[in-house]
Amino acid sequence: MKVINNTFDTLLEKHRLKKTAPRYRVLEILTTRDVATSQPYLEELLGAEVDRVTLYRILKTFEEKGIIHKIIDVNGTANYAVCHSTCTEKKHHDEHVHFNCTSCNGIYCFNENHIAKIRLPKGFKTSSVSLIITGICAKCSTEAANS
Amino acid sequence: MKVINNTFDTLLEKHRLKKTAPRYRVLEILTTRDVATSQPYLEELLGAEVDRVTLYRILKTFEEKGIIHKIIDVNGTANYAVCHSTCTEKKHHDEHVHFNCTSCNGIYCFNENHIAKIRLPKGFKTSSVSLIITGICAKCSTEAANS
DNA sequence: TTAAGTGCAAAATCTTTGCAAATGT
DNA sequence: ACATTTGCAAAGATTTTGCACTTAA
Repeated sequence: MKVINNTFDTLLEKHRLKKTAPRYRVLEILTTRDVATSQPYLEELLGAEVDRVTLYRILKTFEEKGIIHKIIDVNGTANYAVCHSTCTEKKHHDEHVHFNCTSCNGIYCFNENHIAKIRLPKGFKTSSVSLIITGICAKCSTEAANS
Repeated sequence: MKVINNTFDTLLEKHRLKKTAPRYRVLEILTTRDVATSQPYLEELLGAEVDRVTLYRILKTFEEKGIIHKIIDVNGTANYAVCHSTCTEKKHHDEHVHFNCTSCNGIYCFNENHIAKIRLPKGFKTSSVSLIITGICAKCSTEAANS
């Protein structure tokens, strides 16, 4: 496979990862969708194209490299979304609000909402914060209203 | 088994649940510990006393009845804590801040911290909010300092 | 007595590991 | 050519289901 100078190539090169078909497919899906994608749904979309084990490994590598980040939803299922540019291998900047729609199961990343600082008891040290709102998204609300 | 008029009996009776040894054991553990307890750790504590399948079923029933609530931690593991009195079968009032210590894996419920209202885009409807802070708890920080 | 709850066995999933073959550089 | 990455098979872990036995009410 040889695709010259597209975004995925740049991304993979930056992290010294080989440009393989399975990795392109995963990036394609994750960048196309505007919401985070659950691992089960990724499997479904990839079908026989990519082995399930390979998907596990790709997601793991991508997360370690800071290319994508993982959001565990209220059911304990892993969801993945591409990180914005400030993520590195050392630290993920995913401390924005996530919205988990219980109707379509989509996870929205609300980058504009920052999480208010929480005062903790003495001795507690924060390393990261995760805020997930569960509810019905705008798309599903209007669909329900028009039916 | 016959224990008269203790807290557990009242609780189980209230929800029309039979008073069985396994249920007592689970309640005992969850009420004794001041942090939420992960399902794997519950299994460990119960050992051969309670079958693993029975534990699954007890936790499910208790959650449905509003006796305990489930907190999914950053690893996707289920943790359980007894609800405070305002929880019902219909609605869990667990919208306080949870703190997940990465050293001891304990989950603390900070009931005093309420979560600031988040402004969502038009059309998004909130049903519940979950805020989990990951870090090192006070106990583990001091232990680390003294070693 | 009898409906609810438990324990065991077994199925169904989900996740990880090992290794040989394939592929990108 | 060589280190990575993939796919398959198989092991391990987690979660669910079915059913006969037990127990609380």
